[in-house]
Amino acid sequence: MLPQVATPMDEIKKMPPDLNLKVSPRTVQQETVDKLRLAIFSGVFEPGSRLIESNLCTRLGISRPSLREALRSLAAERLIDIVPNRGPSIPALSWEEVTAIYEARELLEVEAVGRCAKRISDEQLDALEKALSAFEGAALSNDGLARVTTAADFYSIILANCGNPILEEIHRGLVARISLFRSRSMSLEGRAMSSLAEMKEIFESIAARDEKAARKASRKHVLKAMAAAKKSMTPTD
Amino acid sequence: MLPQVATPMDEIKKMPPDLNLKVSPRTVQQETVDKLRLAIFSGVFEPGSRLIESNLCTRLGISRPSLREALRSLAAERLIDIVPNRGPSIPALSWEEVTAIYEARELLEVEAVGRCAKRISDEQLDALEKALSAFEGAALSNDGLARVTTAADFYSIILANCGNPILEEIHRGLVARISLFRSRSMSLEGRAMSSLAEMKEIFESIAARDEKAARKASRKHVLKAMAAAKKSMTPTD
DNA sequence: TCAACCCGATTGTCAGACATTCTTTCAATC
DNA sequence: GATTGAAAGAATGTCTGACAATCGGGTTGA
Repeated sequence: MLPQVATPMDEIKKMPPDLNLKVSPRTVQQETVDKLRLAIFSGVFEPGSRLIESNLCTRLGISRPSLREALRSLAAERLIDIVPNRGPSIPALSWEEVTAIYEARELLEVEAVGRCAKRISDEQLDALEKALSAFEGAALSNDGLARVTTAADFYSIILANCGNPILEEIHRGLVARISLFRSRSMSLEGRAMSSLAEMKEIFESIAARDEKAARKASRKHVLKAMAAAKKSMTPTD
Repeated sequence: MLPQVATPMDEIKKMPPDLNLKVSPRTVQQETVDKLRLAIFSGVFEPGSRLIESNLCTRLGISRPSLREALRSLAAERLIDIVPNRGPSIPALSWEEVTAIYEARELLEVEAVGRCAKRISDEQLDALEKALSAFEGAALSNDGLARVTTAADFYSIILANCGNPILEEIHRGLVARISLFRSRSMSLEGRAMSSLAEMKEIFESIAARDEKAARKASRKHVLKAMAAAKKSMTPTD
């Protein structure tokens, strides 16, 4: 019997039956958007600085059309500004704008936490507790990046369980725009620990299914985060 | 004496001294985004239908790179879907998604109306009253498009006076995504008139600077709009 | 009937080019 | 000396053309 050549169908059949369908192919422009987004989060680019297309093309190893498509996406997300004939740049947010974003975040996050308290499953509650522990570990260490990412995981679980994907989507967009302020303020003396206390309060309220307390704790948390961001923004008073 | 050729500087100096600075040049991609956005609002494209790049290029008279940049912008705004290797298409929103958008809209709009009631100036209040009259005229006529646009003007004034440009920005994005449902439901028998009554209530509360009443009226309005949208979505019950 | 194959249509990506516009430099004028 | 104007260089806006990869549907074959 001749060795059978594997057909495409055979390949598929050999795969484990689940989780192999929705592997959406990743395009260059998607990768680029993700890379640039991450770079912006990490503070690679100075706020207010201009991004030169030709530079980015060579640094990323892609062509200008692909880069420009990625830049349009980021501009629509408000992660970069694009001025006609001047090109893309990193937004230098004023304190008024940051305040407005924090206020909108408060509105959404309080609502999400309240809803989450009413409807989260026990499994997800466990996951939330684990995320809280992870943040505790990061808060005790001095890893600024870990603090931000573990805190993001915590919120992410809450937002994913608020029952409204739109709230989640908008919240993610808002938080992304102030990521630099968040990471800066998270490095402030004592901010991580008080943040941890606030998040524990939120978690306890959710675990107790106490919607009202959860909302109150959430509001307090966002307001304190805003205050910390303001302090980190104007160190010279 | 030879006729003097006008230099660029002369041209600028001839202009009236104010309001001529921030004329941002409009690029092809911006125009394209606006045109496509308007086309989507107007229901030119069937929900779920695919957009063929080459078609759009010839119809709009632009090149493929410019079109693709515009499409990326619209995709980031969630006004179109782009699936890798399948290209862009008009989202066919499920009722769950529409509900989620209306709920988020409720959250933002109620907040904006409440803030607006506290801080709007008398001039802007006049403008709001005029916008209300314009909607009344549209409601009495049978012009569906006029109804939607005049109603949009009314909200726009409120959101512009809520003191938080981020709320305005997010609200605009949300309303854009359900524009089709809004125009459909606005054509429903009697919906325009009851919408008018609700908007009058909102206006009266704002004019009276009664924040609580304004929030209540706003919430009622959004909920009724959602109910009307649902009715227009499932005509066969 | 069903799977494999093939083909046209469409998208993803790139290279190169050119006009337009901005920025900077530098010289000239008042 | 300071301001204005022009000129050079850099960067963006836009187009054309091309080609590989992929998808969808129809045809063929067992």
